[in-house]
Amino acid sequence: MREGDKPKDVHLILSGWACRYKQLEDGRRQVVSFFLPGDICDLNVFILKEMDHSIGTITSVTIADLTRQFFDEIGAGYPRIATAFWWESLVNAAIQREWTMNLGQRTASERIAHLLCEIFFRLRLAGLTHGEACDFPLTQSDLADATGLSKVHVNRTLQELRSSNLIVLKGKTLVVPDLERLMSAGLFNANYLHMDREGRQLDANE
Amino acid sequence: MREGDKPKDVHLILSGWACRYKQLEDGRRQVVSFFLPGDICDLNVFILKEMDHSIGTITSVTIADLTRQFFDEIGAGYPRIATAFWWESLVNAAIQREWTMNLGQRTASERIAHLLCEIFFRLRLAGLTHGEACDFPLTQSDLADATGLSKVHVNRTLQELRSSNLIVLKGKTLVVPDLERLMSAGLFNANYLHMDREGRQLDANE
DNA sequence: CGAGAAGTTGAAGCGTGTCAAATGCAGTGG
DNA sequence: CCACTGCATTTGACACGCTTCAACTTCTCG
Repeated sequence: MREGDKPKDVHLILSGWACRYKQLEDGRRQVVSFFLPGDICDLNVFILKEMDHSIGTITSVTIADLTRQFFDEIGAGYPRIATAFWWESLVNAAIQREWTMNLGQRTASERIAHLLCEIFFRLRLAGLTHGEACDFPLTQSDLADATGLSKVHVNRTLQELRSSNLIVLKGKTLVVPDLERLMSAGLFNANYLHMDREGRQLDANE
Repeated sequence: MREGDKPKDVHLILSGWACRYKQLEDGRRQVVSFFLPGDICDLNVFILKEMDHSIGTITSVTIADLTRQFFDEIGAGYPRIATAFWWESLVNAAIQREWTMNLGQRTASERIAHLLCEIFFRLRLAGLTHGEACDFPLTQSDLADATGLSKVHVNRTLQELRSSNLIVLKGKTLVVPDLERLMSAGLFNANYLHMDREGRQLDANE
């Protein structure tokens, strides 16, 4: 999906990773968010006229298409689910603010540590971690585009994190031996993910 | 209003400027958005449990408090206004994405030029510009906190923009003699502000 | 087994940050 | 009306984090 498109449906990611990104004419590219399994791609589709960013995949992805009609039905008949959609869009905005903070104020190693924490927390919330480990399909280039660093520097920073035993990262798997330490290395505070919401897991029949 | 608060009302800014910001323990501070007259402060208040950021004023500000009850009535009786609130929160998210891009990919002068363009466009949309001029109460420190630059460097960058005749900025007034040129200096594309919305100005009785 | 993608390494340069001091400017009280 | 005060802006010199470029190595997968 590309900037300027006028898509018809909203996409729900069933499996795989994707990302939102924006590009300047000269090719500079910024990943502005990651979509993990269970995330919804673009709730804004029905209100904003056209996409102000592009969406791309990190891995292969399976999606469900949600139509406008589906949303109208939800809005009419299932207020708690409608609220959950509101919630998801507000949390996305909060994450985006935190990324702004990340790029504006944190050093390279803090930035990367922070991003890894965020991803780990989100995956854990979705039940997709296995103890201290999780899948991690991002390349160093992807990390570079997301953190606003060059890929060479991402490489060096990752080595730093590895040699401090903050992470074990190889072969598309991330292990976080001591989440507390990684969090403090990234000045990470999970507030902004708003995981405390009552009724976070909503059933349609609640 | 501070991070961690649980505010009761939503605030509408009638006059004056304010900002959202986040802070790290060691004092580093990032402004993540500006509120201009007509902007709504925190639509998320009713859904998210607590603030993940703080709100501060730039100038003195007059606000209107909007209660939860007010929003419930809007939601029930005025669907076009309800949609307008949706729209405003989605545009805010789009702006936040653009800021991510700004901090991640643009150079110092591009960043500042871009931010000035954004503010100028938003003020113009609100009818608050006078030809090529507008009020501009931000200090160089504010600009530094918003762009992730040091204030010394902001100062030097502003001088650069001034000496290229891209801006005239003094005494809390900004003049943009050639908006097109400033836009291209900031690689600014107004897409993300979604100003094209049909029915952008909504009347309650429509 | 080969080819392209991803990761790693080194050296050099530059954009920004930091520190510290000077200047300008607006509001306040005598 | 002027001296005083405190904040905002400006300037210079120097340091450093990160980028760039270019080559090399290691993985991955057909």
